[in-house]
Amino acid sequence: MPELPEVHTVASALNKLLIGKAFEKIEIFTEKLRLPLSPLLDSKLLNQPIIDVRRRGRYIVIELSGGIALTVHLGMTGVFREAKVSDERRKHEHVIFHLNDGHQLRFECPRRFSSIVSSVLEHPGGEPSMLKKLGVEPLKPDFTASYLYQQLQKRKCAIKIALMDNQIVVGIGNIYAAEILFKSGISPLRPANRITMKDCAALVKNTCSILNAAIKAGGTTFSDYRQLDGSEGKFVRELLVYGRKGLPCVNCTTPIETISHGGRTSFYCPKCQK
DNA sequence: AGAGATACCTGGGAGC
DNA sequence: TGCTCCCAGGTATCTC
Repeated sequence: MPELPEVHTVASALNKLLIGKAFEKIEIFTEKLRLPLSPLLDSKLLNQPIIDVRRRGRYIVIELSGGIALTVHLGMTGVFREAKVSDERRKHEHVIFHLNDGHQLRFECPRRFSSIVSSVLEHPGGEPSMLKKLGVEPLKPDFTASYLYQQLQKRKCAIKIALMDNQIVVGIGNIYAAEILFKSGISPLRPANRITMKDCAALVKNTCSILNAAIKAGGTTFSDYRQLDGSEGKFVRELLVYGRKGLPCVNCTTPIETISHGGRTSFYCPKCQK
């Protein structure tokens, strides 16, 4: 389940792997993931040097010279892997990018919640149009307590839903939302507009510390997520509340509970989080 | 307009 | 053992 730290890890690896190379051929084996893959067959994508790979929210932008970019969302189970020509194609491999150095980059995604689209950039370093309505980056200076407070004042939904809303702040999914709220002592169910400025300061601080720690650990592998070399993220060992239903709270030993809202499970300590 | 529900998809675990 | 059922997740899109 790639959230920001996982996408960050993958984007960094792709950056090292791809810059200066080009796609010689792109093969698709699946008509569509979340969106059709056929635009990848556009010959404009071929033989253009890759000049940048960057992350925006949970999206990875692969920019080619000539003003075209591929925008990738890993969904839940999207995995990139370096491969050799001789490697047998695996069941859920949907795309093979043939690089001009003779190697391959393959994209695999069992649940097909991912997407890869191509778009024309307005200028080099520009943002694909589908990313323009995204909110602020949680690890950048514009994610401040006052920004968050101002956004939350407008919302009546549960704070957890608001934290996961990528029009407010990008990259926080179910796992890290649970961890951030636990560390901040805030119930996932508290209405967003009843979060105080002091709470916002704690949320911003804990969001940064948790995401940075997770990036350092190479992300959280719960089931499918892998780094480019196939290794697992190690942050799962550091999770304090997610996935710990019935186990004692690390602060007060009260059993961790779950509730379901918005079709998603929230893990929380009923005593520490109000 | 804003908020909530639903579709998308498949592997894996639980329960019978 | 083998079957069925349900859950996990982010986002686009639909409905009220």
